[in-house]
Amino acid sequence: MMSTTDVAPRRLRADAARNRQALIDAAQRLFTTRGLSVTLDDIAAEAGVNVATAYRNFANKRELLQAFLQQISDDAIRIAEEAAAHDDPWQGLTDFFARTLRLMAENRGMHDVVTASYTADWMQHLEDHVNPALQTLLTRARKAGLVRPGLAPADLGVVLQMLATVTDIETPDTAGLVRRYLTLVLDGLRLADKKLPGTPPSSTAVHTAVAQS
Amino acid sequence: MMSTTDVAPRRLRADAARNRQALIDAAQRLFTTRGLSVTLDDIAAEAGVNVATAYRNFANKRELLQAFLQQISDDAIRIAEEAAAHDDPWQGLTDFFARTLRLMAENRGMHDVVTASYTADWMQHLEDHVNPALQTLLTRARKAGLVRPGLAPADLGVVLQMLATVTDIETPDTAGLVRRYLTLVLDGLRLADKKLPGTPPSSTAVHTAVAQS
Amino acid sequence: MMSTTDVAPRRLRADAARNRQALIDAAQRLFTTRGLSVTLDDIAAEAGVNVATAYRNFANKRELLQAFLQQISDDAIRIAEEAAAHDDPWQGLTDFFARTLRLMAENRGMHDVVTASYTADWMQHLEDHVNPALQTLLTRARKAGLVRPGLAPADLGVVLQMLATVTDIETPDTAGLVRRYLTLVLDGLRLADKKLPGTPPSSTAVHTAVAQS
Amino acid sequence: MMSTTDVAPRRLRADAARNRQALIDAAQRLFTTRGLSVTLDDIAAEAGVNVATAYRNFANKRELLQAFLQQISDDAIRIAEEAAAHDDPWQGLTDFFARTLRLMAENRGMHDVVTASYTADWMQHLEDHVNPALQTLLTRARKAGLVRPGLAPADLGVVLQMLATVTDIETPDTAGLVRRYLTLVLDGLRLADKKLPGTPPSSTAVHTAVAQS
DNA sequence: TATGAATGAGAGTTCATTCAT
DNA sequence: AATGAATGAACTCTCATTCAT
Repeated sequence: MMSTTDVAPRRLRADAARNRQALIDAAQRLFTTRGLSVTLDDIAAEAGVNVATAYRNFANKRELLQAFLQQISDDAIRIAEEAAAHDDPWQGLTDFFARTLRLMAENRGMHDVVTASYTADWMQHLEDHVNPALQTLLTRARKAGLVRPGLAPADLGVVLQMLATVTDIETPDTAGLVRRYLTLVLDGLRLADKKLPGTPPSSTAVHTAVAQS
Repeated sequence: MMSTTDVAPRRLRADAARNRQALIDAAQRLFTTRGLSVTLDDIAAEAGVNVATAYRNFANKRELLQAFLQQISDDAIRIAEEAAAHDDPWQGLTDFFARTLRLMAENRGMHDVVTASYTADWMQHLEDHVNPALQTLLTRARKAGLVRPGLAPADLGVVLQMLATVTDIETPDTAGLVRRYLTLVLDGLRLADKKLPGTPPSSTAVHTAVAQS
Repeated sequence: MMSTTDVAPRRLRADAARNRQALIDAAQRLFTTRGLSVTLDDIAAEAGVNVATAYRNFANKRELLQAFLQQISDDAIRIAEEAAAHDDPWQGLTDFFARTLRLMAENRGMHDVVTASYTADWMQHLEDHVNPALQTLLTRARKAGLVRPGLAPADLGVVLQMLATVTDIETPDTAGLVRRYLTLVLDGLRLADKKLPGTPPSSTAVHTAVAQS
Repeated sequence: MMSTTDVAPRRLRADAARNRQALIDAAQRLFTTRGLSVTLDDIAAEAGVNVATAYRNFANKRELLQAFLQQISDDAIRIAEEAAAHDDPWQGLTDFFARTLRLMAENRGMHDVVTASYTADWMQHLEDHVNPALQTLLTRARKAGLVRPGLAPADLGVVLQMLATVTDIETPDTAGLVRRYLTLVLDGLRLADKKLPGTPPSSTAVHTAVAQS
């Protein structure tokens, strides 16, 4: 499975891959703790390499951000698929919320990263992969009479976004706070005989409010 | 008792006030559509004046932002107080949410503006004025058996923040979308006999992730 | 002695003259305490008028500085002439130094004001008026065998400049310090039989080191 | 034990060092001919590099100024120490003055640079290193009956400062002019039996009159 | 005439990105 | 491939000077 072009530079590639990952990790740490305005110099320093090395791996700051978002996608998609496969659909639903929110809480401040204008594509990608799993989940829960009628995957996305704001609130017990409002919303979701007014959005993509750089 | 010399300077002030207001309006437009990173040059241009004129009116970018936030405060406080004075407390509550959310929707993308570290004071000021009204409202609603036990003003703040994210979603019918999720949450709030787990946060101040400048 | 054109606006002119003088006084205070970089806004404020009023009286900052220097000239010239008229030439000489240095000490920091490039003209003007008096003084002192041979007015200017630096030294007793070094230099000057090497400069104009604005 | 990998970076450093030195030299030229208000843009241009390169080497304008002052310190300290070690103390004294004044003359206009408020530290450093040498010198000269009683190192500093003003005077023969007034002052200093009135200053730090930026 | 307001032209500083080694 | 160094284009803020009232 290894072509000849892979053989010679293998060592170097390993180094390069290590650098690449170090940069993504550093970006994760800094983007999410200090926002989009961190300098590439700082990210490179945090990763222990030179800025120019960052540019060898990523065409620009934006690409680095996207590589970092890619990782989040992978995790989020896995969570949705495991939730859809859960025996108990209600348990699947609560698991989905709980695990996704934990993922978001670990990336404190990600909210404004996600809000960056050029993450629209990423959001689309994420929805494309997560929504099928959520649709499965909702269909099963609805059949079991566990949720309100008319709910779509996009509704879950909205709810998730709403709850994500809770992880940004300064408190000694983020988990407890998330549980409080997750309960509130889940209680609203499980009124099996009351349809919600209106329709879900076609996508949860948000207006772009944070500037590029 | 009003001489012409009193009138004359008022004309000048009118011009200056017009510029000042133009700057605040421009700031509102740009801060909320393009985020905190807009340059003062851009804001001044949008207002049709020179940057230095902006600096004549506001010591720095931050002061301009705060002047803009001040206007929002005034509106928000009035809404809370009128809601508290409503005959029907449940109607007062729904009015409060609906009107505040409309205010937020008009200031699209304000979420990340509010998240800026130096708006902490502003948040405090806002809570100090709004919370008493909300406390009145909640007490009355609770006495009428209309809401879950144990709710505090801060809970309403959190709920509001959660719903505010909905106004950021790209959709042809923001109002309809807001109604959809407001219904969901209100349905969760009115389960008069189910206490929510945990406690409300001491303040809805959020972690600062967006950069200063 | 008052023409008709003087009659009508007399009151206004009095006001204007007052403003003009207030500006010069303010300039004196601020130029000499805070250096050339004070803003015209600050000078106007110190004078209790608006900047635009300053511009009605002086074409630009530079002209204001020159008006202020003019006042100094007047004082300095008077001191030199009185010294030249003194009965005892040595006493005249020491008086000249002592009084001029006091004038300089009162204008603390004037050194860099004087150093401004565009004060060359002013220096020339000053020398033109002071040097004749100093020449008289030196001739008389030399005849009385009180000073070294070959001294010129320009030498006294240099000595004055040298001693002026002493007034810039931070000390609780500026006067005492000035006396110390004035003694040192006067002792050097009165060695009646030792000629100094070289010749005096043609003018004590200094190289321009401080920038315009 | 020096591999080629050791050599390579030294070449780079050589370039950087060249730029750094070019910046210091440019700063020397411009600070001393045009004063503290020269822009970093101008200094960078004079050095043939971009402003940002200046900022790579010096955190800000002030640091560049200080780097330039550092060089002067080094020279001045060496001069004082060599003077103190001179066999003939009087010769040592005159050498000290002559050489230091030449150093100052090479840095034409440095006077107002030294006057900047933030060079206080530098002055302190300089005095700390130079004064011991001067004390030695004075003690030896006094024992040999060559100078007035009661002289302290600070007196020599003051005298130096006084004479430094001479180097600012526009003349075809700066050296001759310096010699003229140095003679005058030295003649004053060597009156072995006349004590000077007053006491030397505790430090020759000057009042700050020149603006910061 | 005197004023409040406005402005253009910088100055200091930062940063994403590129170059040379 | 990785680095140290360099740069151009901004950005915030200031100030001498002019305009409109």
